[in-house]
Amino acid sequence: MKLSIDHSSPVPLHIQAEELLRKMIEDPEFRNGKFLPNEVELSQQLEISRTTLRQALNKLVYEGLLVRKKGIGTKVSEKTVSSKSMNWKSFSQEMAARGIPIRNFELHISWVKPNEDVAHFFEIKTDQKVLKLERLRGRPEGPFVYFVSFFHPNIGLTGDEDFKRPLYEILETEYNVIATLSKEEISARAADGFIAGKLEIDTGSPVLFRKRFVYDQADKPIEFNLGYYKSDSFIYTVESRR
Amino acid sequence: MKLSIDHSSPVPLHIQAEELLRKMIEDPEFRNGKFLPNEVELSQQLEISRTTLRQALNKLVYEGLLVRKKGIGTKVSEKTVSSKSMNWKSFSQEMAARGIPIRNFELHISWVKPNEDVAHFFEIKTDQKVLKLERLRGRPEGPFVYFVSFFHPNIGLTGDEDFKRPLYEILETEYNVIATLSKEEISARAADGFIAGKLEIDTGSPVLFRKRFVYDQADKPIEFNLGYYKSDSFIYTVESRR
DNA sequence: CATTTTAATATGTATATACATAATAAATAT
DNA sequence: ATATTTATTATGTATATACATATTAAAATG
Repeated sequence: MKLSIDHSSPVPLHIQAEELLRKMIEDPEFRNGKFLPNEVELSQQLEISRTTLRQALNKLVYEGLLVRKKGIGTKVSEKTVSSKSMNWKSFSQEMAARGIPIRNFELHISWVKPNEDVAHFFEIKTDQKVLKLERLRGRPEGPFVYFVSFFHPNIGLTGDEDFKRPLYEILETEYNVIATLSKEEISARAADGFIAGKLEIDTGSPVLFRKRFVYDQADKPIEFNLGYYKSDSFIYTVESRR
Repeated sequence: MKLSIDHSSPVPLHIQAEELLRKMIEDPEFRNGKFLPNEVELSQQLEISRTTLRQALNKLVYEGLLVRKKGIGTKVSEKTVSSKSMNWKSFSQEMAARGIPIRNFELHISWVKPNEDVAHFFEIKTDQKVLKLERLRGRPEGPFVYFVSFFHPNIGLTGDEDFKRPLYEILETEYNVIATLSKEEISARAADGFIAGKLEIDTGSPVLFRKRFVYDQADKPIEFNLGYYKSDSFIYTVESRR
């Protein structure tokens, strides 16, 4: 793992520092409230100025990954599986950033005829098949979320992509599709037999249900996503200011 | 309106600058894609260094209120921060906007000793009583939400206010308290006996649970709110753009 | 006239420096 | 032994400075 900063690189030092800090945060050594080295020391280790280091730290503090305390130090924030209202990070990235190890329990790829909802959102006919991606993900102890995604046929996805890579990265680099707008609807539901089975809970147990519509720069629909979150394993957070 | 920075104030300059910028952004003159003065000019106007001004700008850029473009300038973001305007309507206003007629089934006002959570949020001791407001609201056919609110004792609320008026209006006009920041946590829960009774559903049925922390301009806590929404009667929507 | 070069403008990156303030630990006085 | 003071440590605030880079407009060139 690269643990130093390349001064000859065109990548800005504070960006390199930020990425490096993210890796540190993921490291079990620093997880769960562990303190980072102090700013002066750390800046010397990385061979950058304290100001530049603080630029990187600030970003992670804004995101809630780090907590600073005057006179004390800077520590990795306590992990609560929560989602800051859509930071446009992938699921894995967000979980990794919080030091939560993610396991993919199931991955199922298929081409299916869309139902009315999906066809309507994509503005296509119900006989034009779309790529369906089902995923069961969670902690090593057990799954806590079941995702179902549908992708617009025009994107060009074949189903042979490496879905272990972040989805938005695949879309951006391979297909030049940039997810720009997201509309979400969140509600509570009782788990039906299928979902209960997947999440290993009792039928009828409450789950957080998230429906998500994703659009590209031109507001063209690209993804329709359904997520079923096991109760208490996932908290959705929204912060707003007027 | 204060439009200058007080160097003798104990409030940090970059915080003062941030608040000032927020006011500028609200101003119709700057809204919707208008450019701010450039950094050097603005820092001279405010009589602070460019570095300090950038500290304030960074925060607003991170929040998505401002957009910077190298070589061009900094403008007010054009996106209609929908979650913003949406969330700051009162419950009745929001329902009215959706064309849903609202009936108030129960209203209960009391002064109670706060529990640990509430006392901690308000930064008071558990023996200082706070105003508690319980409300059961919904459609004429039946209730679909049960709210519990606690208010900080320093606001000055007596409990004799007319709670049929929008709450934020009462706070603003009568007590000069302006709710500015709201943090929400949304999760799914199983209804306990009490909630199930209120919402007229079976114990164990899923409900959407919303915890809400409300702060004033100075980030002082003013309200702690819990909401239990009957499943499928309420959908929480979030729209975000990058 | 069209193209290229140059200048002007505004944000981006990076450092060095100085002092303020909160929290804790160590030393001192009562 | 117990307060009180003092020193230490780490983040917080603020400035001055220098140069890099993206964008646009103006000037020079063919």
